[in-house]
Amino acid sequence: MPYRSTKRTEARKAAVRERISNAARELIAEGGYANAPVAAVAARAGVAVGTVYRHFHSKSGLFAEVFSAASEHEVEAMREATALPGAAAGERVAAGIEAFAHRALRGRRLAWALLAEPVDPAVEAERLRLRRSYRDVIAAVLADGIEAGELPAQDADASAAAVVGAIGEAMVGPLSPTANGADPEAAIAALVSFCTRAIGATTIETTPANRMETANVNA
Amino acid sequence: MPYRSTKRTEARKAAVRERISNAARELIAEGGYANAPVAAVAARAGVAVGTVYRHFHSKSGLFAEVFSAASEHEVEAMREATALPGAAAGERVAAGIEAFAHRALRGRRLAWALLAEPVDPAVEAERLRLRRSYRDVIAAVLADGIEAGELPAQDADASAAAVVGAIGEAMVGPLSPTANGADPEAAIAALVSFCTRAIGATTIETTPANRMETANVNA
DNA sequence: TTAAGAACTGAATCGTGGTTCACTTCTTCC
DNA sequence: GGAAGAAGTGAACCACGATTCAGTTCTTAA
Repeated sequence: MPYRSTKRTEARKAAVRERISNAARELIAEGGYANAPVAAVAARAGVAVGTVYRHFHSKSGLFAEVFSAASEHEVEAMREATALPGAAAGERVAAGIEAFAHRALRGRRLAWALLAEPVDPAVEAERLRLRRSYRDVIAAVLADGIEAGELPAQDADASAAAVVGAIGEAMVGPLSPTANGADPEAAIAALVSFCTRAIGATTIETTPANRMETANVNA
Repeated sequence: MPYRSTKRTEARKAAVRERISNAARELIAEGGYANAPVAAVAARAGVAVGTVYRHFHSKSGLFAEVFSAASEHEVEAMREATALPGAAAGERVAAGIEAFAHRALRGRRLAWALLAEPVDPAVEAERLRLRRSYRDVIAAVLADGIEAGELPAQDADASAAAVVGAIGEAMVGPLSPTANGADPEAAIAALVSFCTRAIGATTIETTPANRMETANVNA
């Protein structure tokens, strides 16, 4: 048995795999799924088409993985943004929305691909998990607020889903501000006050100061 | 010049055209755009593939027309639902949301196809118009309410967009109640109170009575 | 009845893009 | 150096679905 894979080759293999998934993510972020046929992904990664299939079972397998990784990253960003010890639920939700909104505006095409652009069933399943994750992060905060008496009684899951929808439409969808050339910051402010009222938090005006603060979470 | 189209043939032609677009709408409502290849549309309409192309310039032309007609119908339903002379803005928005929600739940697949499922650019343009129309209907009511002093000052367009997004996510998206087996009526109630708070209306509890009333608008 | 002009038909064509596979090029270890 | 096995290559293959078009059938008006 003259050949045995070694650390060096393992690393090289992993590197190629990552080049491929990075290429896929970049292409998707630039022009959506339609912009990322296997041939283009391979070209961007600097490998042959066949090589893609040596590292991934199929195109949808590759996409599902890319999607999943990107999703996790996004949700983690929101989770961190809402982790404000001692803050009121309203503030925490506002922080989460701002984090989401800033990220979505920065990577508008990717956000759309993640949240809405339809693909094949395998990826669709990942998308469901992403949206659920977003909802759960927000719902958890709402539950805290309700228990603490800061927020009125309400179906936390339903409210959280509506918040996710509102953000998505206002930031990523065709009605979003940058699509119309409007000022993104103003749109975010409007969205935050909308959602703040919606969850029944005593209206807190987000200051430019704390908005910048949460904006920095975008890593 | 032995042949000249007559009323009879014109009518027959129009009938065929309508059979085709109806077939397309039905197939889309059953299984989305992927369920409606030209061959299937032709089969359902009882004509040959070529005939479809005699009546429509292309597949996307056909789809755009079908989409546009369905959209108009939906928006009109919402417009009628919100036309409650003398009612407060909050009630009117609530009525609009209930109309939207009931229609979306009844024709979930079609609603998804209209609001979110991605297709080609020609259809995408129609979708933008649909969402804008929804937003504009709601924004108009909000503007009335703001002017009348019933609602706090806010960016009516931004709020309306967020409302559209919230409805979409809560009713059509993957987080929607029927997707999870929950009680649709409860979800609608949660959504209505969420949006009512969001626009800053003094909370009005929608009664089962007026909910039934607006439900009947679904024509 | 018949010529002229639709309308209709559906098999053939074509483009696109995912997937395969026979072959070449490395790596490793004796 | 050389054998065994991996990894890489890309042209060829294949499925799918939109579009075309030469031939057929139907309508009309003389």
